Formats: sequence, structure tokens, C-alpha cells
Amino acid sequence: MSTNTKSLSSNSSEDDNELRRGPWTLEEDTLLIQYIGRHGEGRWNLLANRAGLRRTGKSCRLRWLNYLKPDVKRGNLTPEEQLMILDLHTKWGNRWSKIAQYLPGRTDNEIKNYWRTRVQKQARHLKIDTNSREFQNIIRCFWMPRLLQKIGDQNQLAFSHQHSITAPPPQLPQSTEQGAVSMSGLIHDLDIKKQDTESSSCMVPSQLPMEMSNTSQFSEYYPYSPFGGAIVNNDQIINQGMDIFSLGNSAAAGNCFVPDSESNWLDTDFSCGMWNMDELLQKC
DNA sequence: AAAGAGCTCAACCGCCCTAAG
DNA sequence: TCTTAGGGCGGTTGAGCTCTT
Repeated sequence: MSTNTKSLSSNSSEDDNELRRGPWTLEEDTLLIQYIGRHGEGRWNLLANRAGLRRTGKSCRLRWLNYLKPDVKRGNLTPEEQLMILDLHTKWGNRWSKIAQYLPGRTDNEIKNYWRTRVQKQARHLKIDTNSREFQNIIRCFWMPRLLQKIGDQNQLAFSHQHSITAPPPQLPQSTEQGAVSMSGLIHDLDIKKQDTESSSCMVPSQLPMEMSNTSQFSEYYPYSPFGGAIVNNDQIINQGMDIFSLGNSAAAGNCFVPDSESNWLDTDFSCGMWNMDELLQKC
């Protein structure tokens, strides 16, 4: 950043009138916070002048929105937030500010950085284009399920911890333990079900559409359902894909991945009310 | 311990849109 | 209708940090 170094290191009287660039100092931050505290945001060029900041209005706006604003959340993105970004990006592409609206406290800049440093890095390693259908599928079938598993694990851990101190876990039918995951209103309560099989477990939303939750097919088949298939500890099932976000928008519609006889995963459309076990079994 | 590679993220750039005059 | 200023957005850069060899 040679230009920055130049402007920052300069101290001649001629340069006193020049606009500053580069990292913000504590003094500048304080001036900006105090001015906005008294007069509010907006008219950024005027604000920069009146606050005594030798910065462009744009620079002030950026510093405030991305860093100084009190509700800006710091720290790593949670698995829930990462999941949200992946899903929203498949819908809107690089509309960072739009995506940021769904992640309170996170800035478009932060989301953009996450995408470029984490997601695009994976695509580079795989030597595929991030916009390709192939990569979209990888995100949907591998990455998102893995994040969901993380969320489930954290949740289960929190639950066990809580109940190991206060009370034993409630006895639910078929050795079911209950946890809760909240993801900006899209995913609500999730049950963590333990299968009869030794190492596999699976998550299903407790707030299923009535038609689905009332069917015996669902309870029998949930390991391969759009809702439950991804969140298991069994290596065979862990690669299943799902589109759980459809729950938030249209009750239940989207895709799920079901295993065929060769242990390949088949992309299967489903929609609430029309999906049933017989159909899925036929596809296998 | 040192050097180089890789990564993160704050900050800047340039383009675009909108509203006011 | 044209010009200008303010503001928003996505893309890019590079300093500083961490990791690897």
C-alpha cells in the first residue's frame, strides 16, 4: 500500500490539507463515534468535514458501517450463519448487501470476505468454477450437510451439558433426545433422533408440515428424507444432500438425496403432500 | 529460529443509481 | 434534459498475522 504509506508518513504543512488514507487511528474513530452520537449518520462528506476528519465521506461511512457501529458483530461466523450464506448465495449470487440483511450484525464486506477466502478457496482446490452447477451441488450435498451436522453436534452437546447438571434427559418415544437450533427463523426446533443402529443419528424438524409429520412413512423413512438424511454419524449416510431451507419459504419443497442399490445418491424432487415412501423406494 | 507461503480482513476503488437543482 | 453530489454496491488490494517447512 505505497500510497497509504506516503500519505500516512507525510507531515509537511502542504500535506496537512490532504485527505488521509489507510488504517484508522483511535483518535479518528473517537471523533467519528462522537460526531455520529451527537448528530446521527448521513451526509457523509459534510460529516467528515464537521467532525474534523481528514477523510472522504465514503471512508467515514465505510468505517462506521463495517466497524464502529455498535451492532456490528465481531468474531467468526457461526455454522448457522455460514449455512445461511451458502443458501442465500445460491439464490442471489454475489448480492452481498442483500445477503447481509438476513444476518443481523454482519456486514456485506464480512460476508464477501468469507465467500472469497473460504468458499472460493475450496472451488480453486477442486479446480471448478464457483458458479458452476457442479460446485453448487457440492455445496448443497456436502458442505451444507456438514454444517448442519456441526450445528446438531453443538446443540446436542449443549443439551447434554445442561441436562447433566439439572436433570436427566426427558424420555421421548424411541430413544429420542430433543435439542433446539435457531437459524434466523428459518430452522426452528430440531429433534435429534438416535437410530437403532449403533453409530447413526439423525435430525428432523419437530415443526413439520402436518401432512408429513402425521404420516407413518415419515417416521419410518426419515433417515433418507429431505429433512433428516444429512445429519447422521454414519459415513454412508453423511453425504446425503438436503434443502432444509425450503421449509422457511414454502412449507416443504425441494430436493433430497436417496441411496440407490449401488450406494449412489440420487437427486430426488419432493413436495409436501406428494412425497411418500413408495415413490422414494421406487427411485432406489 | 528463520524464511517463505498462505490467509484474513480492513480499506480503497470505480461504477452505478437516485435525487435535487 | 443535464449536471452534480451523495450514497450504495461489488471487486480488488495489501499489511499484518499465522502456518509450514
